[in-house]
Amino acid sequence: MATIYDIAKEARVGIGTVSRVFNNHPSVSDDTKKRVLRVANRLKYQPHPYARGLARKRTNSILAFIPFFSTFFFVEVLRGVQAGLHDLEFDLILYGVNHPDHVENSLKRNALRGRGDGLLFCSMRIPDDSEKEYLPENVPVVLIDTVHPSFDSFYIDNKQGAVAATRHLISLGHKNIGILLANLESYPARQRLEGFRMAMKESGLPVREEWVRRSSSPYLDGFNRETGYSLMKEFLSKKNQMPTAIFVSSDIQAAGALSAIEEAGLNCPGDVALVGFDDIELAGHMGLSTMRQPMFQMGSMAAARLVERMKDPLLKPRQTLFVPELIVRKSSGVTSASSGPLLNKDAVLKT
Amino acid sequence: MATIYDIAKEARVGIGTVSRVFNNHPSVSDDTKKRVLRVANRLKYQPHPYARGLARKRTNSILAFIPFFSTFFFVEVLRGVQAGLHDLEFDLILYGVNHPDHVENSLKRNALRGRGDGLLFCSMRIPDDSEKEYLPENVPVVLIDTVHPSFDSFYIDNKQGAVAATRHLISLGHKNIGILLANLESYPARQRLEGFRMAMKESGLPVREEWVRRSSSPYLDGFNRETGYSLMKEFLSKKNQMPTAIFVSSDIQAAGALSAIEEAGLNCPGDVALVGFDDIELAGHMGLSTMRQPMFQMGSMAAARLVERMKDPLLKPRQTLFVPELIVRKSSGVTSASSGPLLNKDAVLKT
DNA sequence: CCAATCTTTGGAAGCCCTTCCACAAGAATC
DNA sequence: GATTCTTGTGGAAGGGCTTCCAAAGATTGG
Repeated sequence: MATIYDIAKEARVGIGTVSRVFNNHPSVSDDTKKRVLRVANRLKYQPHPYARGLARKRTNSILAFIPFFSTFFFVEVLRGVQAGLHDLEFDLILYGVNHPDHVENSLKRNALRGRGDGLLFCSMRIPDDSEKEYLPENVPVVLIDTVHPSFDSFYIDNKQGAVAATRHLISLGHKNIGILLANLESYPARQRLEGFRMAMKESGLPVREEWVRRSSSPYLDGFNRETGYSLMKEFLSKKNQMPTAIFVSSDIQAAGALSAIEEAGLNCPGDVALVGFDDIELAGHMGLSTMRQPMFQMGSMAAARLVERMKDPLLKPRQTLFVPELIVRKSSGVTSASSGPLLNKDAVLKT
Repeated sequence: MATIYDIAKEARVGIGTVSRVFNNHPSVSDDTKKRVLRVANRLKYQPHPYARGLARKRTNSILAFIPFFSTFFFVEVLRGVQAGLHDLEFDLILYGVNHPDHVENSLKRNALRGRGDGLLFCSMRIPDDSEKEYLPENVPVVLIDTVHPSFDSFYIDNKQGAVAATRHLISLGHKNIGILLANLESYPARQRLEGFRMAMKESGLPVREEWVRRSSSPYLDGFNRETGYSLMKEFLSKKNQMPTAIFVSSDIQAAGALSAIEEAGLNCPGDVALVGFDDIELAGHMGLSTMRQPMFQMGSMAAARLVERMKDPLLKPRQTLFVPELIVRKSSGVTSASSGPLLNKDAVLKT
C-alpha cells in the first residue's frame, strides 16, 4: 500500500504538497496537482482514514445505535439516515443494541473516545442522569423516536396519534370501543392509552376497563404478533360482551388480532373494526387502517440535523414532534377505501 | 480527553505499561495492573480507536455493502451478520449501495485503504474482472446471496428452489402451470425460470410460453408488488386460457398477484393456486405457500466465516449453497395447511 | 556468591496523516 | 534597483497508540 511518502517521492514534491492536493487546498499549482494526481492514481493511493482521523481529530463517521431485533420501522429509519447523510462521505457505523436499555453498555465500550463525530440514538430511553456519565463530551447527539430535553429529538406524538385513531372509530359511529395494548412498561404504549382515553372522554364515551387489554410479554415490549393474537382471543371469548371496534396499539399486533378474528369465524370490519398504528408494509396488504409514522423522514431529518450540529455545536437542542397521519383502509369499516398508497408520503409536521 | 500519557504519568508507570494493561499483555504485575486500571477508570480513559488502528494496522471493523432500498430480506441478513459478529467487538460499518451495480463506486471511494479488516457484500454482482482492480489487497471478502469463485460465498440454490416449488404444484395435480417472473436481467430470476422448466420437463408437462410472463420493470429488478399485480392481470385477461397454478418468483410479487386475483372476483387457491419465493414476513399473513430462504442464517454464517478468514487468510474460499425449504400454506391449495411457523427455522444446508 | 535466567518495566521508533511555520522565487510597487 | 507582496512549496511537529529493544530487579541453581 502506497503512503503519502511514496507519492511525494515519486512525484518529486514534499509530503505537504501531496496532502494539500488530497484536501483541495487552494495553494497548489495546477501543474503540481496534476502530477501528484497522476502518480497517486498509478499507485492507487488513498489517504489512510485512520491516520487522517488522528491528525484531523475527526473521524468522519457517525454512530447509530439501533435496537436490532426489529424490522420495518428501523430499516425505514436507517434508509432515512443514509439518505440524510447522502454524499457527505460520512461512514455510518451501526451498533445493534439488543435491548433499548443496554445503551449504556454499548456506549461505555464504544463511543467514549473519538470513535464518531456524531451520535444517533434510535428508540432508546436516555436515562436522565447518566447522560453526562457516558456520553462523550463535545460530540453532538440526535435522538430518533425518543425525547430528551438536552438533545435534538425527532419523535412521534403517540398521544395525538391515538386520539386521531380513536376519533376515527368514533366518527364511524362506534360507541363500544376497546383498546388492545402492548406492554405498559413501554412509553409509547402508555401514551397511546392516554390518547385513547382522551378521545373517548371528549366524546363522552365510557371506557370499559375490561376492554382495555394489555400484554405483559417482554418480547419487543409486547409489540409483537402473538400478543395481538392472544389478547384478541380474550376479547373474543366473551362474545356477547364485545366492543364493536378496537384500537390496536401496533400494526403487527393487529396482524395477530386479525388471525384470531378469522379463526373465530368472524369478520373485520363487519363484526369488529380495527385501527392499528405504524403503517408497516404489512398494513397495506391487510387492508388495515392505521396511523402512519414518518419513519424515513425522521431518519433523514435526524441525520441532516446531526450534520448541521456538527458544523455548529452551539445550536440549541430542538424537539421535533411528528403527528402521525391517519390512513384509512378496509379494517375500520369505511366502505370504498383504497388500499392506501404504496409509497410513504410525508407526514404532518408540527414544530 | 485523557491520553495514554496522562494515565502513565498519573499512575507513575511508562506508557508501554499502560498499553500492555489495555491489551491484556501477560507480563504486567497484578499490582501495576490494578493501579493503572484505577487511574484509567477515574480519568475515564479509553484507548483511541484510530490511534490503535494506525499502530496495529488493523481497524477492528468490518464493512458491509448492502442494497439499501429494501426490506425484510436485508434486515434479516443484517440481523444475522450482527449475531455472527456478536461480542467480537467489531464495528459494523454499513454502506448502503443504491444499486447493486454501484459497488465499484463505493469501493473506490471507501474500501481501498485500511478502512476495514473484512468486507461483506450482499446481493451484488461482483464483476469477474474488476475483482482485483478495486478490492483492497489482503482484505478478506465474503459474499452473501451471490457467488464468485474467488470468494467465500453463501447463496441460495434458486434453481432447485424453483424446481421444488413447481414440483409441489405438480404434485397437487396441476397440469396447467404458469410462471410469473421478475426482470430477466436478474440472475436469480433466470435461475428460477430454469428450475421451473426443469421441473415441468421432468414431469413431461409442456411449458406454454404465453404462461411465462416476465416483467421489464427496472425497480428492484421487477421484484416488486406492482409487477406481480400487472402480470397477474395479464394472466387474468384471458380467462378461459388461464393456468390453474402459477409459480410466482417472489413473495412480494405474489402479494400483488393476490390483489389482482381478488379484484377480479376470483379466489386463490380455488381458481388459481400460487407458490411464491422468499418467505418474507408477509407470506405467513397472506397464507402464501413459498420457498423459504435462510436469510438470518446466511448473514450469521457469513459473518462467522469472515471472522475465521480474518484469523487465517490462507483459507481456501468455499461456496456454501443453501437449498430453500418449501413452506406449504393455503395458497397452493393444500387443505389443512397451517399458516406456518412464526419464527424462522433453519433451512437445509447443502455442502 | 556469582552467573544465568526470568519477570517486569520504560520509552524510542514507527504507523500515516494534517497543519503550521519558514522560506524561495517571482511579481508588483515605489 | 530595492522593497514589499504573493504564490507555492518543503518538512518538522504532533496526533495517540503498539511494539520492540534494552535494562533493571528478582529468582534460581550450582
